[in-house]
Amino acid sequence: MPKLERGKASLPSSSFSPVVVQMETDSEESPFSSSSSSEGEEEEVGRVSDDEDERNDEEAVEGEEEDRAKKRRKAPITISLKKVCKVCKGTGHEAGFRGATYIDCPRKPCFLCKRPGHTTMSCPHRVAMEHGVIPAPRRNADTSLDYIFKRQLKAKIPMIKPTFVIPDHLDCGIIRFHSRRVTCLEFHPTRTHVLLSGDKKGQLGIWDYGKLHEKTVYGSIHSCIVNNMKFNLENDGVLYTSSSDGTVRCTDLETGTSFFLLDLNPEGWNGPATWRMLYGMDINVEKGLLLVADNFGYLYLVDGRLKTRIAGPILIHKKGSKVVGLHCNPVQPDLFLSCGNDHFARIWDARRLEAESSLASLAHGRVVNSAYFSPLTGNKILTTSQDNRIRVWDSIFGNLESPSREIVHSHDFNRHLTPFRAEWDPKDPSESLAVIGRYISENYEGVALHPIDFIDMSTGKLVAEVMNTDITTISPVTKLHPRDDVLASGSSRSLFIWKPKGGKSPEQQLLEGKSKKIFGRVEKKSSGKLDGESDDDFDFSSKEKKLRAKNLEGKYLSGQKKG
DNA sequence: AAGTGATGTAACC
DNA sequence: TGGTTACCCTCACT
Repeated sequence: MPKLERGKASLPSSSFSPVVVQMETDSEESPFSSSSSSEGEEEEVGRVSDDEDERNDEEAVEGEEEDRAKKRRKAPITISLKKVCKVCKGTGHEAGFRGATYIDCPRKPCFLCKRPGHTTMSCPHRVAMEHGVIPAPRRNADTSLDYIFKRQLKAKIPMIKPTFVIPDHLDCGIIRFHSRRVTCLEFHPTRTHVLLSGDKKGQLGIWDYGKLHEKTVYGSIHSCIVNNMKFNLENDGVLYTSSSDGTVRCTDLETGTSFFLLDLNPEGWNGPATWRMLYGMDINVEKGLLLVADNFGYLYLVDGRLKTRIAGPILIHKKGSKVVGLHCNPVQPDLFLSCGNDHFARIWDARRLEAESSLASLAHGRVVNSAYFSPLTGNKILTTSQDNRIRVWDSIFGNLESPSREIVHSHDFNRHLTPFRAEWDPKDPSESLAVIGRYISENYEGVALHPIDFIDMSTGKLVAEVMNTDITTISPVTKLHPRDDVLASGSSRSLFIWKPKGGKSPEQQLLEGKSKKIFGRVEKKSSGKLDGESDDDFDFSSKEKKLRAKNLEGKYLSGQKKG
């Protein structure tokens, strides 16, 4: 991808005085500074040390925060030796990890539910085995259309909800398979053990996890982020991919050769104002039509057989805003969902497409990462938004003004991670189970882990949190197998396959993708003495090393018998 | 083993 | 309105 032009960071020269280093003597120490700390003094650069300021800190309310921020900009820069909260710059507390537990800044709204007055630790929506659910203010009023729809489908929907089978056991994986972070995953529609993966660099991975060692990376499919993958319906040896390089490519999986179906940047790089990126993509099954949408709010239709663009650009979201997702209804493919950075998800009819012609607009608190129709009936909608809420609309024929349920769930980090997307379990006949990775970590026996959550969207309950002490990174990309009880997850540059406990897989094996290192840091053996062993929460590194050493024993060479 | 940088969005002015 | 800047749990590199 061409490098984005970045303005040089220029300091307003007149408003900054020379740096002053101010040492603080013991006698001058503020009574509000952290006195409980057993560790020595730490330096903090850039903090204005001003006695008046310090004293106010303890009672500071959020309004004053802004004033102080303004003051700070104009006041001389000094270096203070006091401990300072990295979030609010106040003293008397510190946000950050204490061992494997993250302590929030108490002056900021809750990091999970975004409401003020408490922190993540005491949030009523804190992820436990039961999720917080915000009920809809009113039930969806049934329309007559809804009634008919329900009657037609009711016979197909089992009355008794099945017990969910959760693939919660790490089966195998490839460490550092990709050279950049994984951005999307897709199971091959007919070759059961084949997993396709796209990455930030534009590469395409193919892995047969049944044969474990059979894996390929095609390096030159796209020039940057692969955002979406879809199989050609007539020939599943062919894959369509959409990318931030502004192209849709059609790739032969056997040979790795590919060609453009659509190129929105034929002129090349002329700056970010004109460079088009393709995020959302789906296929209209009935018509063999490819739907893609760009970062300026426009939709394009491409005929997969004729290999030509047949429509677009059509403005479907706020002009200039990114469309991040598209999904065709599984029952009525002419209906499709779009979602984007303008905080909306929209329902459209492909037969009557023009700007402003959406059938419904679903409002969200922030950017909508994804919007999906339910996999069997296509009657429900599941969305993931950056406001840390997963929403469900129980019927597209009902009242769409507000969701049927909102579930508070931590997934709002987006600067350096692939956006999280809650996805339906395609095998769940009751259309209620969904998977999504979790951003916020949980202290799991002294190690900070980021589980993959299975949520029953009909009740809002957390059905399972899937994790493994070998995987300490976040798993923003998850995919459930269309037929098997298998979960694939993409975490950083690695891929993992999960199966239910007691599944057929005899061993857990983690292959190396490229580097000879396996979990790099683990190679460094914890050297001898572990100090502070009894101090559970405060000795992250040694505890982690111990755990990992235990976990890694013999695993990579010989495989590990499952317990 | 602290520092660094690649990055997207929203809140500023 | 556009351009600049701040940003809370990253991750993998030095």
